[in-house]
Amino acid sequence: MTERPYHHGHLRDALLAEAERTLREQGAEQLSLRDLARQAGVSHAAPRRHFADRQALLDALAGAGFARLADEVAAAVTAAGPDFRARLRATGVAYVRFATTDPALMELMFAAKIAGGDEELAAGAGRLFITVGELISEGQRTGQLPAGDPERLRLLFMATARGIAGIVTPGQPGAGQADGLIDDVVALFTAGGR
Amino acid sequence: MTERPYHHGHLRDALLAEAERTLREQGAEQLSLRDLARQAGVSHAAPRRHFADRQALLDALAGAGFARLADEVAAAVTAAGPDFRARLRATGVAYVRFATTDPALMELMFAAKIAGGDEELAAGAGRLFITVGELISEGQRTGQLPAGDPERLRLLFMATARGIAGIVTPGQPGAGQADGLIDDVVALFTAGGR
DNA sequence: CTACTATGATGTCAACGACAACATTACTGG
DNA sequence: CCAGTAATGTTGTCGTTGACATCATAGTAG
Repeated sequence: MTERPYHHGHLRDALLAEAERTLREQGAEQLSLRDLARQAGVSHAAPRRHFADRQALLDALAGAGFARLADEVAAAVTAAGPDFRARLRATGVAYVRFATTDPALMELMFAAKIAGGDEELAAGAGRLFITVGELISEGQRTGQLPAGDPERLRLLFMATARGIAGIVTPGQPGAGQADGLIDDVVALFTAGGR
Repeated sequence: MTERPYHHGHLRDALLAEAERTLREQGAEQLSLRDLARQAGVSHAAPRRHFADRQALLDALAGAGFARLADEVAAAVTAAGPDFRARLRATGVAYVRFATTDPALMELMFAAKIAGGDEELAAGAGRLFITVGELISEGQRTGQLPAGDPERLRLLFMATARGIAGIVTPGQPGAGQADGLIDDVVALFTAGGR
């Protein structure tokens, strides 16, 4: 009989993976440490060795989410080629795409208090900020975005993208139009340049 | 001895009021039906006569929130006088102000599924949409906003305002700059007009 | 006065997060 | 190689919660 080993071996990763699945399929409310433990085949208290409390698990999920979004944005920008407007659009579309696939995760990420929160969370968020920040600075250098504090423009763009991404959740009016809105935003931002 | 009457009289309102307070001070996670019952001095099951489940209470809070935000936006637009840019700015500032005072409520409102959800919720949200929609249409008529589908422009503006409002939560980077970002948005939107 | 209905109370259940105490395995220095 | 210690998992328990069923009270309409 295949005895289950006393030590799981990859419990933390297994919990996170399963949690991401549950989060996607049933939302953050339905995430239960005990349930995750059951699905991983361990005792109800085992998760506590890896996550001090429920919030710590959510923070870890948010951190991983930021890291993944940063990757996807970076990849999208690269794939978009040299044209700046296309690159900016790709960033927005990546946001929307991410939010479409994982609305609950998106919510979790931006609901988490990034400053003062988890270490890994801040790292993931930081990477995303830098990635977008570099794109914005590039646009300002080449005169395709309005001049001014680049940090502030980045903040504005990211807030806008997040706002648009927020409407893709089922049950929100205008859910299907997100990509079109991104086009409008790019037009608006780049119109202010030159 | 001041006997408590068997019937509370205004339980629903009392629960909502206390819930709004708790929501503001401790966030949605901390909202417990039993706790509200205790604070209202009724039995732990009494709230169920007014809210079928926890989610129903949250929906009611969100609905009231939308109604209040709609009022505040309408009032701000009126108070802003005749200049369109000032009116548009007032709308954004009202959003930010609301989110600053009640971040958890704001989150609740836009996390709630507006379509298909509660009746009262849809009503409150609808009023807000109409209020902002009229302002957008006005701007397009007077040529101060770019032409095009007014519904789409409204969606874009509301999404942007919501995105900016989302960063005022403590723990979010750039929390203090929300009002400035609203100025930028107004400039961006109205620059596309003429 | 008597239903009827709205509203609140009591009692109970299963699930959960958190914690403490204990068990087993892995690792590390001697 | 081995002893001791750290890492990881288990068992048991507690208080809280949302949900539900059942009963109590009060206001209302016939």
